Amino acid sequence: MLALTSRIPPGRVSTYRLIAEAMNTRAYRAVGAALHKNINPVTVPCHRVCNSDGSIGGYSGGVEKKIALLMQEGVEVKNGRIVDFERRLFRVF
DNA sequence: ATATTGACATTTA
DNA sequence: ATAAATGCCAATA
Repeated sequence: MLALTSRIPPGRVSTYRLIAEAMNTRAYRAVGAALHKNINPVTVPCHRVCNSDGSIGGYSGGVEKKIALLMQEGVEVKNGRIVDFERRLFRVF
C-alpha cells in the first residue's frame, strides 16, 4: 500500500479511497491509519493524500503543514479544499 | 486469537 | 448548505 502512496507524482494528489481501490480493497481507513502510525519520511509523501471530497483530511504534523507542502508542490488549497481537485487527482494506470 | 479504533466514505435528516 | 448516523476493512492493542 505504501508503494501506491509513494507512487503519487509531485503536484498531483490522491485520495484514500482511490489508493484502497487501486489495491483492490475498500479499506481506505486502513490506509490512513497505517500512515498515521507509520510515517515513512520521504519514502512515502503522505501529504499528497486527501479525502475523496477534496478536503485535506489529517496529517501527523498538522493539517497546516500538509497544506503548505501541497502549495509548495503547486497544488492550490483554498479553505481546506483542493482547487481543481478532480483534475489534479492522480489515477493509477 | 478477539476487541477496539481509525489521517474515511456514503447516506439520511 | 450542515450534521448525524451508519458502513467499511484493515491495523493496533
